[in-house]
Amino acid sequence: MSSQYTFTGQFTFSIDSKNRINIPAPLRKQFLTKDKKTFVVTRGIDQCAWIYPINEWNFIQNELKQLSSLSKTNRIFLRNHLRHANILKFDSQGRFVLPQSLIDYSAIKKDVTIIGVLNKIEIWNPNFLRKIDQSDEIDDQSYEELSERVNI
Amino acid sequence: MSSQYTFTGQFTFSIDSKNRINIPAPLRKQFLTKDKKTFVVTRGIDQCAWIYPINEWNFIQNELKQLSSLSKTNRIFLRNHLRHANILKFDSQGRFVLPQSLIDYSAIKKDVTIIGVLNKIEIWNPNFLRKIDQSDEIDDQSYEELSERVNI
DNA sequence: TAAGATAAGTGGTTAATAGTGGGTTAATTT
DNA sequence: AAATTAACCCACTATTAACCACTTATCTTA
Repeated sequence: MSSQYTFTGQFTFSIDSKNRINIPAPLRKQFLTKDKKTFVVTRGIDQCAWIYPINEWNFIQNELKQLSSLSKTNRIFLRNHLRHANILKFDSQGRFVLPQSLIDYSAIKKDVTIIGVLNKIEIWNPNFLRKIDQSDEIDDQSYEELSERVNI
Repeated sequence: MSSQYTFTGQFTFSIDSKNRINIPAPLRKQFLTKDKKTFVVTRGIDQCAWIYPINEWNFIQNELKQLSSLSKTNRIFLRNHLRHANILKFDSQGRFVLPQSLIDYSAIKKDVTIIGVLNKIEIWNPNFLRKIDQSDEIDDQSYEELSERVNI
């Protein structure tokens, strides 16, 4: 079954002196009914933090359980994916504190850019996202391959 | 299944001091019954904004959900496609506020040209559309290729 | 074709919500 | 027990969304 979440959009917020980040209202609304404000923050594969609603995370965990630890790739992947995962809740204002390890990993200073990517939310240092924006152009070959799988 | 929408025509309206744009009545009528005034504005591939009725967007979203974020190409593609997408509603007058990021992207000042393109609506800076009109002529070769796929 | 009625486009005001900052108390940790 | 962290509360400001009003255009019908 595919995800019930449809996070989209881009927002630039600030992180406060207590390392709290406010989740933009349009994204936050999808949590209130479905997940009782519980979610998981973890390392993104790129230099950012990923947020999954708890339902979504449970689904991902089931996927990960399929991976045998006999494979070295699997072991490394599982370790890095799981050991940085924090289960958190929003406070009454809709904020949460981003763990220091993820602040460091994402090189976040004062401002953060928050983007919705369907089943997850990404937290970026705005400068890094801008850089990726420019450098990580998708080449024609990749677009061709993509076009065989997605028809939009 | 092909789209149920048949947006056509061209209209020139103005954007007001609060960044609101009125959707021309002929186009708007197709929303009221089918989508409860909900739609998605996002970046067009050319220098304009695209509007999809929510039904259309949901179809696109389902395609995007098939892409795994373990692939780098997928991650970049998903991010850039989704972060500029805003889910919006018309106000009681049939207007919506165009997000600043899209105003910038489309270089919209005071007037906008709104055109219907079957399953989507495009919002243009009138000057840019005029320019494209002249420069982006389709050459004969491309017409030949098109003719093999579309019979009109 | 003229007049009235209806719909469409535009503008502004008010009320509600969202984002941000900080303080106080309770809970953990060392 | 002290120190740090987390939960909770309150408050200010800016932005956004809901509402109301007016003008222009279009349609209808006498």
